[in-house]
Amino acid sequence: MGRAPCCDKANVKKGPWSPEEDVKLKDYIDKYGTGGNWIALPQKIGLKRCGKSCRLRWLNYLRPNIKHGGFSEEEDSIILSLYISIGSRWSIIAAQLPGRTDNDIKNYWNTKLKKKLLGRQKQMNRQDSITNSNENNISNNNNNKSPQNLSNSALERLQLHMQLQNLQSPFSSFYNNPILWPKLHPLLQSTTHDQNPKLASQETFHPSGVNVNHQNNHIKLAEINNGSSPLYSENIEQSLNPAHEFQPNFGFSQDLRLDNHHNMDLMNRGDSKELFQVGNEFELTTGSSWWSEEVELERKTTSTSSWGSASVLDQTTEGMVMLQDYAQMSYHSV
DNA sequence: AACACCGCCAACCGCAAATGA
DNA sequence: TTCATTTGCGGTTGGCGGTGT
Repeated sequence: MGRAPCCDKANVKKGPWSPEEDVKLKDYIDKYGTGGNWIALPQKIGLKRCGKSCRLRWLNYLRPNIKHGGFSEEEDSIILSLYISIGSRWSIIAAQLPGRTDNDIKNYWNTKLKKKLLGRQKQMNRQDSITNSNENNISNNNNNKSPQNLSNSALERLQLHMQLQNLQSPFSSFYNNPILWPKLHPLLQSTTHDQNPKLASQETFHPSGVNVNHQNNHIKLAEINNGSSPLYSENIEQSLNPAHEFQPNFGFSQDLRLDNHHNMDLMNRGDSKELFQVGNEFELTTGSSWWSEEVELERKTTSTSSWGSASVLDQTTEGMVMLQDYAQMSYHSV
């Protein structure tokens, strides 16, 4: 039978919004708010639009303080780290980037950021294959993975997850070294420390920009939320599991554990080298601050042929530790 | 100049979750 | 508890503009 349409499609206008429609919608919401019912809204205003369409237009375009385009390197870093951690949960990622919408970030990832990574990886793979053939071809099967495979959304994220998880080593410098963490939005960097020194000792900075209160296991996001939308705080708060003893994670450990177990059979082999390349390519491509240049220098001087899990500790660079810590942060759940 | 191709992005669609009666 | 309705989300599409041939 199919589901009932959300609106009368015959009498509803589709396609791009005209400036007049924008003005009508914006004026009305500015004056009266949404009234808690998007479906009824267009009728009230006299717009021949579906309620969903109005909502989307408002959230993605008309809402105050929306930023379009011009993603900074810091934002790139946050998007990448969160994508690795939680995958394509754009609304959650958007909650970490004030002024950005999930749609915007999704578009940006699909059209630009992913290509940055994959483009560099392509180059690196080509270089590697030349090197390998020159070295008499002990072929590294991992390099046979094509960027196309990586770009396959689900697989791509799985690969990143599993590759990260397979880097085995204890927590170390990344977590203890704030310099290595992604730079945050200035608002995100302000904490409750100033206001409550007692709490300060119980809180831990999240590299994702979220502060975790050990006592309450509760994220403090008041500073993030500029009041124009509840968008910025709700999702993160929901995502934390208060029952967990604090472990470094992005606040999404439960889901990730599910994801991880679910896909363990499929992706039980990781390739730290490839991931390391991806990470460094990101730095190379974007100049991102948290894939440090030292990492790249060291990578160049380190043999890439022995990145087995057993040797990771011996060959650990700051970057490897960083990546590994990201993996731990992503998966640790008690 | 004309056409084809490609990238970008706003908007749509369908589904699942949340909400409320 | 159940069911209908609304909201929120992520994947996908389609139009437009830029670029290449």
